[in-house]
Amino acid sequence: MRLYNTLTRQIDEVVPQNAPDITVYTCGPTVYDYLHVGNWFTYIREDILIRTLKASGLKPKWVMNITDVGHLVSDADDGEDKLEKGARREGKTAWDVAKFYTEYFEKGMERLNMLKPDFLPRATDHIQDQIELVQKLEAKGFTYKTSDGVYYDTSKFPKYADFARLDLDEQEAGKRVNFNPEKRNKADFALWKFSPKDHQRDMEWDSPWGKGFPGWHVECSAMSMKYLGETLDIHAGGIDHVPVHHTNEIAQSEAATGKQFATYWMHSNHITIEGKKISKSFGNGITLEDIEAKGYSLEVLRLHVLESHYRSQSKFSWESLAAAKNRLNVLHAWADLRHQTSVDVMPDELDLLFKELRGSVLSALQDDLNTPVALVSFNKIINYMSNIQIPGVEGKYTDGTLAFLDDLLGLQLSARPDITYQQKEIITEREQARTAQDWAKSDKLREQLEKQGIGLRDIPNGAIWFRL
RNA sequence: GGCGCCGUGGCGGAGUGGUUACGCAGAGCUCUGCAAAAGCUCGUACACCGGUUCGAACCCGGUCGGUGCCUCCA
Repeated sequence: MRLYNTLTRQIDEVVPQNAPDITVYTCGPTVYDYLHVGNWFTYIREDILIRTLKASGLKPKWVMNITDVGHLVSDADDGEDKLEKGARREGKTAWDVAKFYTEYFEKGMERLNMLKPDFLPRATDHIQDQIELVQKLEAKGFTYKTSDGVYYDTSKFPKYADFARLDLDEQEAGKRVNFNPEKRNKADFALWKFSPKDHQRDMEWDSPWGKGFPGWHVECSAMSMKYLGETLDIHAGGIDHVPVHHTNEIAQSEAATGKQFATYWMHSNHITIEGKKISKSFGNGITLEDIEAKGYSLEVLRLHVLESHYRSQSKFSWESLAAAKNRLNVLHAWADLRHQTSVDVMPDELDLLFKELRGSVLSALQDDLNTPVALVSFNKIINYMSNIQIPGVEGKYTDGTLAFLDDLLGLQLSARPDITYQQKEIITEREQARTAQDWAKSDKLREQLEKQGIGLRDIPNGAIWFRL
């Protein structure tokens, strides 16, 4: 398995510390609002990562966090985080907001047929772990206190800019506003924030430094190390996390432990919609519900995600979703062939092609998760099977392959049901009518099936059905 | 202002020094009683200008265009 590693800026062979075990931490959602397609692109790609690791004989231990506190709305240090703000917007408490969108997220994962992480820890369930991490940093002299919180002093961590290759001096010269004057360095970030004096937060906890809540970055370090140890094998997330969030995670984790935080860093690029990034101000935060409302299944979305490489800035549009829908239909029709019972089979040749398909899909994925190339592998066998005007493959030749592909791509090709006995009877009856050249009856039966969503394609020795 | 990325046929999208993936859409043809989401064929793409090379979409330089980050962001 090879993976592009943001740390080394090259494609590296993945070598876990304790193979076949491999630890994976992926940054999860901040649960303050509905997730948009862009979020799901990243999560689906991470799902493919886990699936590929498994198919490669590894045993991933996967943690995805739920950020339900401490993600500040801005760096203006006004003491408000997204959860608290979401609560005000919806007239609920931050706890209610977190609960609602956490459930929304988990349901979405299921609906997209994503694998379940081994742990899905909430930041609010790990306040003590975060406090302890901050204490460790404090003891080592990496922190300082201001009027609104405890901060990490990035100047104490010389490698701070290395990961993202930041030019801190140049960045400082930028047109940045709202620089907290109490911060010693521009890049310093809050580890613990004090509750505001003028109003009570929904979420706050006591700490050695005073009542407040943890800074956003500290949760990922605390929870990943708690569940997976001080050095992770793979840490993944959105590409936007490189310069700030992951940079800070490395700074605080490595300062605390003195060990390398993660061996491999995988980052999913962002998508654009009509050439623009997804942003509240553009109003293009399309949700799963929007997609379904336009008549596309979430399986179509998954296929569409697979159609581009995770490191390229992919484009999302309704047009490409429509194309993905057609492509999925072709895959479905092919998968449905395993239920067809007719004629001449060519098992040896087919077995070989299925084997080839399994091999090329897996190796494409193992080559830095090249999903578009993996999908290309299907064409040869689909074309071949259409071409020889097949055949009763009847499960036995494809079952193993379809399940294998499903494990890798999550497309559920093996789960597609057969048509009913009655529908099969109609097909048989129509065949008899055709043999008798009773076209009127034959066409009537075909229409009957069409009304049930079943189309027919005649071949020399019978008919192949497909779902319309 | 600083740091990046990207420009591939109607749309999407791999690839990356020499054999011009692939999907969707479109056109023509074939098979068919009629059909078909079946088969075959077709459009001969890689922003532009230079350079390196026997050979460049692929390497180098420049130009133009787009876009991302530096503020929260998957």
